[in-house]
Amino acid sequence: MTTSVSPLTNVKKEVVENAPALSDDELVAMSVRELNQHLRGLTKEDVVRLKQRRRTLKNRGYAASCRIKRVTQKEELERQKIELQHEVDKLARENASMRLELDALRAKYEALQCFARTVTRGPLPPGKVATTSVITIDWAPMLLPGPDPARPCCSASRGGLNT
Amino acid sequence: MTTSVSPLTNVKKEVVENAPALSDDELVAMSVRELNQHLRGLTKEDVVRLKQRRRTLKNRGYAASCRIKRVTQKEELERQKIELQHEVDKLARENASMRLELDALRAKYEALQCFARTVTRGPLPPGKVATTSVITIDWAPMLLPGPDPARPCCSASRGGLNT
DNA sequence: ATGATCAGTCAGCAC
DNA sequence: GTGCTGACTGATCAT
Repeated sequence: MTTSVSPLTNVKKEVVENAPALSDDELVAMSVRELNQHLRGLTKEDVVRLKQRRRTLKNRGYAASCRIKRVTQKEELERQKIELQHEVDKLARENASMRLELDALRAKYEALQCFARTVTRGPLPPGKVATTSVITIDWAPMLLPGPDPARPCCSASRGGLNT
Repeated sequence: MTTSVSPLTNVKKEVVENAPALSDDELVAMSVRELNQHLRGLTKEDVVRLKQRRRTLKNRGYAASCRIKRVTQKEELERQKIELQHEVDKLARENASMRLELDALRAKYEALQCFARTVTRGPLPPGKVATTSVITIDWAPMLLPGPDPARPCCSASRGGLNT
């Protein structure tokens, strides 16, 4: 008897020795070609059994992926929902401030228009009419607009006009 | 021997006759009290088996509810997402139109301001100053504002003033 | 063969 | 005991 082992014997020994030692991770990560090598010298029944085990392990992984995908998609939906909610808030704020700005400007505009009408006072004859008037104003406040809520109408008799 | 059957015997006969006839639907819909009635006279092993079958059937239903709940929640999330998206669109449209309105009004305001300045033209001496001027205007267009983009400045020499 | 998904099963948790 | 849910499995479908 010798302790040396022929390559062929060595290969066969590995097969029969490794086959039962195959862990789930090894079996599931194995390529078909690698699997076939481990299948050599096994009973037809064992081959079927091993292949089925591999399939089951694969399925286990597929199921896990499926669950992960499910929660990922749900989280993504919730993320998008929050993002949209923030967008709505932002737009609503912009909207509100613009509305204020618009109202303020409208008031200023109407005051100025009213003032101008007063300044150029006089009845308007039918059709386009040229009106002549003499006015006296201090324009300084108008060039530096300040806070001034809408008033019924300006008063040309006032000293200044804060529009 | 008699053919008559005592009530007690009769009950027992019903139990042993009905027990195997229990359908899944019946078993799962049964209350605990009803179940116990059907359990009388059965082997301890049969009792365990029947209870386990009931539990399994219940679990089947729970699993179904769980899946339905899952898809329902997902659909709800998607619904809310679409709703928010519509809200964003609506606010964005409002925002855009308000911006246009604001720009237009600003232009009108500046034109009117510019016009008024021209009308009351003349260098402003230090401090508040009263200026006297003679102007000629057609106010009709001003009372019926029309489309008129911003211009560098109004021209008092023009025939009309569309602010 | 591989990957995905559904329905059913069981384990384990919470009430 | 009841109900729910994660993980696993086999069946089934599509590629």
